[in-house]
Amino acid sequence: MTETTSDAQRRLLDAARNSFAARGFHGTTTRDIAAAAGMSPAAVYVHYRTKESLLYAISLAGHESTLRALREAQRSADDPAGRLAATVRRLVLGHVTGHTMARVVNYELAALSPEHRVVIDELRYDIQQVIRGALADGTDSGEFDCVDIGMTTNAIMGMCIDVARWYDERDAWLPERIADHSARMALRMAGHRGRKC
Amino acid sequence: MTETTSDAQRRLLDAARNSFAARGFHGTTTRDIAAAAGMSPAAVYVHYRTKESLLYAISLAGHESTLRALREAQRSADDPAGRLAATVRRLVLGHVTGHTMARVVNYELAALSPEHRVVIDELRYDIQQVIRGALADGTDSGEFDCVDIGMTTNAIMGMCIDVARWYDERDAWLPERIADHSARMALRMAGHRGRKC
DNA sequence: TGCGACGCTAAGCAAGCGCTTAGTCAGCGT
DNA sequence: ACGCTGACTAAGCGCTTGCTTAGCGTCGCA
Repeated sequence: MTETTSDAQRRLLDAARNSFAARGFHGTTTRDIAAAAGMSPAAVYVHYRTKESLLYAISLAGHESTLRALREAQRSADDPAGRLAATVRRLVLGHVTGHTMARVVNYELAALSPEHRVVIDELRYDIQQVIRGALADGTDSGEFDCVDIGMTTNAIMGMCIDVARWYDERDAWLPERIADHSARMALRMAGHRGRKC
Repeated sequence: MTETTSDAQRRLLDAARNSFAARGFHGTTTRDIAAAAGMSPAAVYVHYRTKESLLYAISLAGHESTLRALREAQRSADDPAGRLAATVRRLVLGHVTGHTMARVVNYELAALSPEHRVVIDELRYDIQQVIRGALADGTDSGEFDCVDIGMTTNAIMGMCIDVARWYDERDAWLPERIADHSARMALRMAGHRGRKC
């Protein structure tokens, strides 16, 4: 069912992800990727048909892993505030610890083929729905004083996604602290009437 | 003092900005830029030494205009809450109405030469200081209940900058509404004790 | 009328690009 | 001993890249 990923494939995916994150899809050559994976340029094509299919494999894995993590976080609490906080925490933690992945996932969408783009866009929609759902539930129950659910969803997701852009490994800030702070910010944005923010 | 920008130069800057925003610096060819500006490929080099110098000209103008706008917004109110709101409003409004410029400004930094990057990084530091300043003042005066000034600065700026990524001209949302909503979110994030958020 | 400056183009150069081809070689079932 | 398979490489193909060169026409000014 799920296709296995060989050692060589994993090395190529890692190399491509790092290169794409640092220089962008168009700024990366297949020779760069091959060299970083310790292969000759031609070896790339034994495992992946094109450079774009490497990008797609990375983008797909990144989006699926994010969606899985957010749905798991969503189930970890039963009140909307707890769910929003847990979801934002997980999203930010993932974007910090996997910031190279997150950069490819969020900033290289335009380099995908139209057919691949469709698949990824559906996953992105599902991811957004997790945040929106928590926000809508809390607003319905009166737990949140939300100004506008659609716009607040974008504002919260923007704050989370942008972490991948500004985060620098050399920073003193621990990923957990950034994630916790982001969760508190999200609760404030949602207008949570409680003590924990 | 300030170098004048001829008609041809302006056409090149517009064409390059749109191309860089849509396909990225490395995904754009000098022939793309020339064609969009209605010139032959060689004409680009009459006005700009290299493709990178075009990027630098765009990036410099964008950052200087943002810094100018934020400092102006900062002077438009004298209480920290009013200043924070006005500054965020201006920043988001600029990122929405000029989202192609904003994409180049925020996502093509890695394509700048090291010397140009230094100049731009200083401007980015100054821009961040405007937000941080409003946040720090409001916290000192007790008007804000800010969890962590540094992290909240990043969270607010992240929300603002990311607008340029997700905003789509075909959206029904008016730029002013997005800007107003963002300003309210920023006040909430800052822990403003007042009615206007 | 002459002339240099300027904005521009047609043609093209060297380098680099994504990807292919032809072939090598170790491992393995028979 | 045999041929087959699959991972890999050296070489290179056709094309595109950023940028240059040589030259053309138009303008302001002497």
